[in-house]
Amino acid sequence: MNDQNVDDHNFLFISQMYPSVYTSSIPGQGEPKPARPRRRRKSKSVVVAEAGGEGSNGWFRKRKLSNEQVRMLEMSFGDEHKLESERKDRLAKELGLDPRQVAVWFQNRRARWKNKRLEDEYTRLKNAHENVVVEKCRLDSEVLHLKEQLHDAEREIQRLAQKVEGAISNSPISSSVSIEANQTTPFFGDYEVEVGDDCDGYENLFYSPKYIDGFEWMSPFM
DNA sequence: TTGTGTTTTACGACCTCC
DNA sequence: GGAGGTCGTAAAACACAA
Repeated sequence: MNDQNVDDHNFLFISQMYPSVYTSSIPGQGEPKPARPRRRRKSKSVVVAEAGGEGSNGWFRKRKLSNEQVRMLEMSFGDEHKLESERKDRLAKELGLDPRQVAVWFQNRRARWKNKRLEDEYTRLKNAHENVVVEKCRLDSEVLHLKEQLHDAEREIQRLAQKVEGAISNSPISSSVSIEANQTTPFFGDYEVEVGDDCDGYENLFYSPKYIDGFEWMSPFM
């Protein structure tokens, strides 16, 4: 029996044993062809059993590598992720494995390593994103606060402008003196100005008049 | 005990490189 | 064209809750 016949025989055997396994891989008529059609692999159980493999009544059970074998493979993987054939053969001989098993183990180990790396990278990016979101919230709230301050300052400027305008119209000659002499309330009136501990509240509250269009006339009072 | 989810071993298909 | 890589997945082995 040549290899192809062996494959066909195994395929037939598995199909009979596990009919449901193969139904999905055989495209029905008129069904869209899968993007990447796969030939069903033959079962290792059958292959090894037919080749006189281990297991009760000739049935092969997938063998897990021993802890020592895994430890040695891990050590080798730590040295170098790629596996050149000389090293593969040497490892296989040392561990009593098939070179193919060593190659497969390295393939799977590289896949796990890559997944782990992707996971770590994802976690790192996620954390960085969360930090940026928090910082954005903080800045948004700061902008809101500053806008409120600006709005208050503008209202105060407007109020003062009206007050000064009224004073000028009532007593244009003794304006500055009368304002100071007759003032029963502070210059800022009953307006509550929040002054911080560093006492720079007024600086924060007022713009310098020379920078305010149309308010040049306020200069004598400042 | 059993159902279910995860890990490990193994393989087929496809790709790249020499 | 062959060797060896990745990718996707099957299936055995294992862990564990219900």
